[in-house]
Amino acid sequence: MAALPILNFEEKISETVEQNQVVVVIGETGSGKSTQLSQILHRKGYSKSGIIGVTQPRRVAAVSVARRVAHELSVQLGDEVGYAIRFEDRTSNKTYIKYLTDGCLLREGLSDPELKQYSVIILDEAHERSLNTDILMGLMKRLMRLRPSMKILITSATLDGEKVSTFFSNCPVLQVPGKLYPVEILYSTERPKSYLQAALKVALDIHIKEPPGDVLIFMTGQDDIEKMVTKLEERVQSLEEGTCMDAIILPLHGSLPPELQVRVFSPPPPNCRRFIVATNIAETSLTVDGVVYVIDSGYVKQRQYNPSTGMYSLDVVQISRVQADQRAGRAGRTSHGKCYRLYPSMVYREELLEATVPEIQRSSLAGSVLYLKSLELPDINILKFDFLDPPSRESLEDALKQLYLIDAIDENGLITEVGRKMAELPLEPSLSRTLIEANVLGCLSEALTVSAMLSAETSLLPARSKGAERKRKHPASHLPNGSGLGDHIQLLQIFEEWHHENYDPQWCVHNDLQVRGMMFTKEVRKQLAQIMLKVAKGPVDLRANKKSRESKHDYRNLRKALCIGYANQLAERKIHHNGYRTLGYKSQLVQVHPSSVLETDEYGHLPNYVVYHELIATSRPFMRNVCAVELSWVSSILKKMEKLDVNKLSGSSYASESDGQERKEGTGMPINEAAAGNASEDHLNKIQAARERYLARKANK
DNA sequence: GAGCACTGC
Repeated sequence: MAALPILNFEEKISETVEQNQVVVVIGETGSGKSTQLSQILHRKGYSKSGIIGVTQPRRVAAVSVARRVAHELSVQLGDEVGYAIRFEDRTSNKTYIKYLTDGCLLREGLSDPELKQYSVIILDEAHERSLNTDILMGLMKRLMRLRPSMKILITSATLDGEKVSTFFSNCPVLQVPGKLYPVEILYSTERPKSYLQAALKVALDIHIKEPPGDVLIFMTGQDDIEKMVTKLEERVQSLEEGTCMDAIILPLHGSLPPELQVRVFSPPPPNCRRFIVATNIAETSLTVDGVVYVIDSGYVKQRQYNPSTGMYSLDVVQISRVQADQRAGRAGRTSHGKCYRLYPSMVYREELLEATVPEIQRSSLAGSVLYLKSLELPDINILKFDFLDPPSRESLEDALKQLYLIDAIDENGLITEVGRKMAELPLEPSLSRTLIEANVLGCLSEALTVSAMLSAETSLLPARSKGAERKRKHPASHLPNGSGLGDHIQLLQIFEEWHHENYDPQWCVHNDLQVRGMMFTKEVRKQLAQIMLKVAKGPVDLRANKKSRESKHDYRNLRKALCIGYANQLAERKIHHNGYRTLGYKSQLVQVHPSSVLETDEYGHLPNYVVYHELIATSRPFMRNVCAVELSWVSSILKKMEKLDVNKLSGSSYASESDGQERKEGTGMPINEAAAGNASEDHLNKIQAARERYLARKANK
């Protein structure tokens, strides 16, 4: 095995860590930082006073890196070296190096906010800026003061170490070279009218003119990928026999069943070039070996949240320079590579954002704010929490409003008893609230099922392909229809049927449900039930088989519990038609998503009130996953909405959270409000501008 | 009457 570059820096790293509490380590792909940093610190004796914890944004990474390190140290995985991911804790009291997902570390923080069992925390892949990593970075900054002996390392693959260093009081930044081969970057001379056509042309050019090596093409989504695969197949076949080598064309995206995804890991037959047409799943999550050529469309599909409307949208936006470089790097893993960017260098230099807008500025923050509130950090005010890139004030206020309407915080912004229980549940706050109410109303079992089903929902239905869709149109689905009351009820009924079939995998296959997704649901439900047993004070009724009782009552209790949980996701039907307007937000006109099983009454009317799981703007604003509720349940929520006072929720919480103690400027967190507002508004404007440019170009073609 | 990138507790 060739020596990893990072080992040449062992002395330097040890020394720097010795002398500093926080160190940023910049290491490109192949530097060995993920596997070696923990071992270096172990050799230096840091594992004597506690565990060396290394976080990863993804489960597979946590598991595979832990396995590798256990192997290198010749120990049994789970003994001295272990990992922890959801549903799987492979550590023991012997463990001194522990790899875990950042979500897992946050969970551990609930019972131990100072993370006392750790002597070292390494936040790996921090440049990906996942929501959880960002929260952890804020918490680490606070721990610096509380745990002076703890060592904190932040690792990043890109060169924006200065920003992180500034955040952590100008801590040192170490650079470790990677093992990537040089990649030649080739730009288009102008913007393509259709990047699909442009990608096709470049792909064929490579196939005809360039030496062997696989081609990785970055597209935005499943539709484009399927079109590209079809066209590329046609064109390759029409090439004259013997003019060039064979070709295999493989799609690669998240909704592809796992067995088709793994095809990219089997090497191609001899004298055959592979074309992998992928979403940004191939940017970080999956690494395809053998890629020499990358074709970069310059676009990505990104989900963003608008805190003033409570609506998500899924937009095609320009990638950032960091992303463009990451994509290019995929060509240099095995040898010299080439990256063809389907846009001019001017676009790269002047139009692309430096870095991707971090997730924390694109998501609803109700869950994260509840988490921070539940830690009850006496010195922290949520609106002034020190984030590397603060979310907008509007976004934080939206989170506070949501939490207030579902009783997780009181009118002064203080966490309630209910809120504390909610924070224990690994669910969105709306569903946590539903579970707690359901336990009161005697329908916890049903609510557990609904929550678990919604947690897995995207992976339940098999990948749609146009042909299969048409075939499936008529053979009537035998799945239950939610009794016309909506999608939550349908999800419940589906699971209950599966339960009656003794969780038979064949039943899933027969009903076009993904076995893996349903198994996941079952596991989530089990986990949620265990947590409810722990947090609920009164009796907990978990029997999964009381189907008849709730259904005889039209699932009234369950729907009532959902109504309490989704207090901030309520819509009222317009009088003359079946459109709805949302309540509680800047009122939006929305429609029930056509995939919904919600039914009209004998007059053709949909229910007057519904709650929705999610607002998503695609071709139009839609409510996805809706459930019929009743006016009498809604009225108390409406009253609460009227009473809502954001200033009290956010402003005065400061005084009460600090227990009346005087807080001097400079002893707590730096106050960063102005920056917060401007930074994210600026980001949003840029996203918007990029989107408009894209749409304009699309309209032109 | 529509269609969804990717993670994670």
